Amino acid sequence: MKLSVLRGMQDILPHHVHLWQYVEQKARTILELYNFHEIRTPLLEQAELFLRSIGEDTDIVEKEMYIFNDKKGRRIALRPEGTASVVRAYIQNSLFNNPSPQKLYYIGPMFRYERPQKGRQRQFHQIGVECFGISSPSIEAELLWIVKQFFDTLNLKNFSFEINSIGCRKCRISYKESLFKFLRDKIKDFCSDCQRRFVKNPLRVLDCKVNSCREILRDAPLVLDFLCDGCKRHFFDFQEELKHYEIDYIINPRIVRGLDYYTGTVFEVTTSMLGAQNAVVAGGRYDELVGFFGGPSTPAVGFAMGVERIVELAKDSLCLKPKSPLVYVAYVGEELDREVKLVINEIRKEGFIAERAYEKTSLKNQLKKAHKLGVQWVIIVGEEEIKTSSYRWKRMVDGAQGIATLEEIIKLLRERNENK
RNA sequence: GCGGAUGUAGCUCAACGGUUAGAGCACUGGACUGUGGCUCCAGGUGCUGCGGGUUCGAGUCCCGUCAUCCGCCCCA
Repeated sequence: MKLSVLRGMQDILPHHVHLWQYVEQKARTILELYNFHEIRTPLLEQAELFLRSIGEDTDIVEKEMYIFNDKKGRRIALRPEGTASVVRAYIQNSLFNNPSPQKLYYIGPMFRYERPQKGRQRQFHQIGVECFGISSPSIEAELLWIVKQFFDTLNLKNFSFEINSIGCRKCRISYKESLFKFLRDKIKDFCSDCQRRFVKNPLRVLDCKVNSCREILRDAPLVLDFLCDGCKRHFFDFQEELKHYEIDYIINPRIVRGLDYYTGTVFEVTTSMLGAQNAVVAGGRYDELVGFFGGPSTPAVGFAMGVERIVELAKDSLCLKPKSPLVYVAYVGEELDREVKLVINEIRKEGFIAERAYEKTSLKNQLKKAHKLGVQWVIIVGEEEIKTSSYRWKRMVDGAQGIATLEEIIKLLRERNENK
């Protein structure tokens, strides 16, 4: 039987993983600069957590969740997104007793049972942030600013910020009424998905991408026109903040998000460089979710970005190479293994990446190996040199070599490495 | 879940239904036993994704299946 990776999952191999580390490192650096703290929650949760937060009639819950029963018959789900888990952890651990606001971030795999495609895997990775306790729109603006900063450090281009407000519960009551009236006599002309959505969650009809449906929806009422004074004000202030940050944005009234917990501000960052899977970042405000799960009423906002998609974008503009060892320790002659260990330990103690020959082979082969590894320096341990307690060094770039004590060689490495 | 395309060496790709299936790169060893890149030689380079069927004969044609890619859908 041939074993292979599961559909929609992939190995991230060493020659590729350095890009991931780079992206993750940059994300951590910038998020921590803005006083976000990492939180790590389990990959498995009670299925109910997602059913109730994301919404039972969303696509994620209806057909994309990995759900199974464990040995005790509990309903378990692999997390399809991060927000629900973080909210659960926030409430369960009473993080609301810590100084407000709580600004959290996470990096990790998510699971959705979808048809795989480029930029869409069943196990995919998100870098996400969640802020609890800030109702001012300055936090939404700061989040988008962080995204922009992050993309700039990765040298990513060709993305656009799209924003919308879907209002609070209050606004949505009047909006839903109006939308319902609008759709009621036209719904027979919509696709079957829309007809189903119309019954269960009319807001979702707006998200349809079928051309004929979109055509009809062109005249549909916009949630933006039904915002209450508070939401209107909030959305206005949010845009003022974006202008202060000099972030170019467009208002896309069609963004309603695929998860039910959102209220007020929602946004997406899309790129034209990835084909159909064009969303790179998405998020919004969810002021009612903490209260909904029994925590104290707490304003909250967050976003998640798709790491696969960012890595895909970044790999063209970054062209990073994996690290090569700086030094290779070769040896000739018998019984010198102890000596090699001694030399290479000292070099590694200095923080230089070093590789060595593990098995006896010709010096020629060892140098070939060193060359392939891309090392800059080779140290040769041999009987001749040991007699004078010194070693031969060789600089690969120009072939220069000499004999020196280990202390002198390390000094040489230090100088050369600092010059770069 | 639906539609389309594609599966041959580690990678990029060839081979009319007809011998024992090929090239380049990469990989391993040797020529060179204390000196890399160049060259030459020798080699694993393989259940032609998997399973059936048609045929005297299938990498090639047909069916199924699995996987990848593209579109729909969904999203990150």
